[in-house]
Amino acid sequence: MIENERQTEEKIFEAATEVFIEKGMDGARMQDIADHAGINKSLLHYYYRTKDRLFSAVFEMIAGQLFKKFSPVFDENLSLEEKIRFFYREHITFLQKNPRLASFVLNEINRNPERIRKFIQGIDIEKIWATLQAQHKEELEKYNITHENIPQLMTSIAAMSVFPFAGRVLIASIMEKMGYDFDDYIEKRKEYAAEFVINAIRK
Amino acid sequence: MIENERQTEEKIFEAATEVFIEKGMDGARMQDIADHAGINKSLLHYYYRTKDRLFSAVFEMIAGQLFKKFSPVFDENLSLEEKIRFFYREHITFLQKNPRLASFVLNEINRNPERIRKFIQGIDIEKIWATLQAQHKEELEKYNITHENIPQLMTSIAAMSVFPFAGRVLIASIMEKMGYDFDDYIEKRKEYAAEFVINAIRK
DNA sequence: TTTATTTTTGACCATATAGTTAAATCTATT
DNA sequence: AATAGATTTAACTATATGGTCAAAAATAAA
Repeated sequence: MIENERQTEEKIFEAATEVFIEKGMDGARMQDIADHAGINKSLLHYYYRTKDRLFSAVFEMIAGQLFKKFSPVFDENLSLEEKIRFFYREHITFLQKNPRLASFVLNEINRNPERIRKFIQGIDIEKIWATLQAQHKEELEKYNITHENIPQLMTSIAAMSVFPFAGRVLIASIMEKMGYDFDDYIEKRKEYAAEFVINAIRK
Repeated sequence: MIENERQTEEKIFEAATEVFIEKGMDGARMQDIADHAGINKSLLHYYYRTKDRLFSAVFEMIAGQLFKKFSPVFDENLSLEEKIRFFYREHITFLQKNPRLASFVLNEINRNPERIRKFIQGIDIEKIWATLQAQHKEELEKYNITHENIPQLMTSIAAMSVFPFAGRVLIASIMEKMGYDFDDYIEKRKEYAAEFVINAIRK
């Protein structure tokens, strides 16, 4: 029975994840989630009480997953350039496997800013920056990465891998029309993005 | 009367634009739009028949506006580097004035891919590329911009200005916590992005 | 086997929402 | 002023949707 309960709850969670990512919180329907899970709609409420709680559970899992993908960058023992290459290889491969995640997260962050503010409050960002500084003191100087321009650099790095997925439908449409293959473009991007950024900060 | 009609229709359109950008198609309510316009809900249907048509009108206006902002880049008589600087100055200033546009458009493209596919079909992209090639033959060679890597470069350029707005709430949250000012970051980005890209492609 | 507990279901409710309709009001034309 | 046509409104409809509830079914405990 406890076996069964876990199964049902998991089935619901997986179905909800799928539907929420596809349609977003506003566009998703509880009935649709129930159908995907192959169960009665009442069961959703039995296990998760409300749509909002179900959504929160899904969103938190995804946000955590994304965050986990970022973190190894900060503790791997690599040079800055190697870290950048490592990051794009890992990150783009992950998004490749979950191509809808980026726009889903960006959109839901926008729909409910409070949630993400709280999430951010729970992270010790200063510590991350301190770690980076300690690990890469000379390199930061070499590349002229300062406390002042670090947001510019960080957002540029993220932009290079997130944007192709956030704008995926648009980009893929344009590419299709011009005879490019989106998957091929993404595959090549793992390296291109790294070299692009490294070149940009090298002087 | 025709004066009045235009006024009402415009009031509706403006209210709809505001609400749709804020809430998205799924999240927007006809009643909410009517309230914003200060009119009866029936009038929305009188002028635009359905929510879908009203949304389409708004979306097409916005897409057109965005596209118009991009196009001057292609006919200004400037060097490639100057064009990049020009583009970011114009584009980021525009997004600065309409900070929600980016995520709105990205999200709606994702919700209804068909619409954007049709829109793309109507654009002669090959011609744009041909124009670029003709105008910047030597520069393209100098920077090693080829037919093969042009999607990588174009998406990188777009990413640098669009991503900060697409991820605005997240980025602003992080920055707030670290003592940075988002508006200041955006202001500086106009130059930073340009130099970043120019550096990246210079070898 | 009987009883208690948990899980699952179908029927139901309240409400929100896009859209309709017919009447009222306003405007222009004669 | 009278008529015709356009605009605006209030009341209404149909339906979708999140959520509830009590009973049935399944499972565990006695």
